[in-house]
Amino acid sequence: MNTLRLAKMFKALSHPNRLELYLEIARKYEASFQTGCDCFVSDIIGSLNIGAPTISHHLKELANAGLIITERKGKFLVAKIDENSIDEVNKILPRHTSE
Amino acid sequence: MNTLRLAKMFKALSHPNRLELYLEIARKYEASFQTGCDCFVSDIIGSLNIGAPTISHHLKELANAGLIITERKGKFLVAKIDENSIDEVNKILPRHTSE
DNA sequence: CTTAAACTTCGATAGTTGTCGAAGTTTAAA
DNA sequence: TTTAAACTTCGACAACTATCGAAGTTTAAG
Repeated sequence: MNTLRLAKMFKALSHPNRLELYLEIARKYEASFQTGCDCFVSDIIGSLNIGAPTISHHLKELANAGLIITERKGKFLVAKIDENSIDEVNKILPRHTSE
Repeated sequence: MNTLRLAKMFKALSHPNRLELYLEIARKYEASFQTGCDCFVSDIIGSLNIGAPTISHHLKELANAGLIITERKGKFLVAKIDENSIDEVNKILPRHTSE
């Protein structure tokens, strides 16, 4: 695992608004395994205090960092967590000594 | 756990050089449980391609984000991982669905 | 007391970025 | 085919930051 790539992932999560956006996508994504409902970006946009252009910008950064995958469904945009990214972060971060 | 605080931690790890510095501290810190040797900053400075003022700056950012703890030992500076930070990151990041 | 090693602080600079409003695009509904 | 919703792209700007050289500080050694 590349340090540059990991830094890129962290950078994508380093801004409060973008992290909030990511965590919201993560919550909705995990819930979708129970509910079967996709995570529509239009549902998130209201809960964050930033405009649509900025959301669009942040989504691109998250996708570019390999953290999420976006997909158009008709008029809407669906966001999912990229499962690979979870492994990658867990592999490189230090673990507790008392395990 | 606060989103702002987590974003701060990610921000501290979002720069390649600073991440490298952190991972080097993490490696030396974990090894110290076997070897008993502290992680001296002066040993790290050679392996990174940046000057002393920048290292000093980065160390302060890592400490300020709660990721490391620094302590002076005579002429030298010792860096340790702040164990609390590991829990905090693991608690909030999404986990694999196949677990 | 002098020298030097190991940082730290300061000031400056070049590069990056989060945000917005305005305008554009794509898709669905009326 | 008109309208509107859901984004996206563009251009701009203020704020932030990684880095450096130079100068300062603290501590140990000679």
